[in-house]
Amino acid sequence: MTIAKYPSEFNDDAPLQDVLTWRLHIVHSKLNVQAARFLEENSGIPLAYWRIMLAIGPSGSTTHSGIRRTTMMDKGQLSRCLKGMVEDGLVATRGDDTDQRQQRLSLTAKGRRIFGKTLPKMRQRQRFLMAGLSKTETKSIFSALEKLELAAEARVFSV
Amino acid sequence: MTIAKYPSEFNDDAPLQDVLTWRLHIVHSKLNVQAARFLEENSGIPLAYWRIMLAIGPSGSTTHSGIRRTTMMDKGQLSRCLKGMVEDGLVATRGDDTDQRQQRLSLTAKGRRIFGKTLPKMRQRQRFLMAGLSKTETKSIFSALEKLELAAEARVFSV
DNA sequence: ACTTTTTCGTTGACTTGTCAACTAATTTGA
DNA sequence: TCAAATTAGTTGACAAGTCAACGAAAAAGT
Repeated sequence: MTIAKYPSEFNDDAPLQDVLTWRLHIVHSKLNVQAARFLEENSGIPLAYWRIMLAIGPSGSTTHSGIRRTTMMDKGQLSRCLKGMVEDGLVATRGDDTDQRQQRLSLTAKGRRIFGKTLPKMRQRQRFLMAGLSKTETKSIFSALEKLELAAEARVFSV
Repeated sequence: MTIAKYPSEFNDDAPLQDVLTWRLHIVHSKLNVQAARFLEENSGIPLAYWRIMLAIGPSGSTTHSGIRRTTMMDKGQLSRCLKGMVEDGLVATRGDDTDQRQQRLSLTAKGRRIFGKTLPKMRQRQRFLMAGLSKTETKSIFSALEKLELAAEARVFSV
């Protein structure tokens, strides 16, 4: 193996360790597993439910597509998730007065109870995750993510 | 809605925008879409193939579980992926001399050709993604990700 | 008014990811 | 030496994510 073919950024020992997108992939996946397990154990709900609950809010009333704007979930996935949440008695629907295509969605009493119980725990988790980070790191990671998100929408990679 | 119930970190306008794990989720998903599309268009291979190719390396020879250590992929998924890659003529297998359970895996000529063609492009993409980041941001995001990865393995969130 | 276009949400088909059971080979350790 | 435990990889079953087609309602254009 020549260095010309396969230089240091992708060396044999840790071919992927230094690639930012790869690191992101790994960390994201671990965080997801952690969140999903924690939610399942503590509140008995899947991660997707929690995201939707956050998007609706305890006293809010949104539409299907309102949730989609904030969560960026897939249409179909959201549709099926919400069906499940209605069946589980977490979300209530009522027709919109002015637009008969869409439904107003809100949390039921049960939904709010679970939300209220879960929110502080998830906040604690966020604090826990952030606790190890310095001020600079915190600031940097948010601004870096913002720039990466923008760059992720490019189709051509001209520097 | 009272502020006590639902404070600013999760406000109505952007309930999720400021939650680090959420930002990570979104950015990661966009980066993945970008990478997958780019690979498909340029090299005709799925993202999973590319990751495996990186893990094997152009002149390397690894085992199934060697790849698993570096990519952290699921056993089954990797098994099926490799089957596909062998069928597509990208990967060659030969039995290990000392351990008959495992196979030595390496890229075929075709696999190396695609790898060689793809690597510089993917490097260019990495440079493109990183180009917007300052020195500090780059340093910070890596160290922050490292800390997050560690924290993601905790089961209890005591700060 | 009425056709065309857009938006809303549902559904089906398909891909990818995840988990667990299983066979076979190897190592451990009585 | 031989049973038990570990490791390698395959496979099946299922959950989650993605994509595209569709019908119904509303908005826009004529």
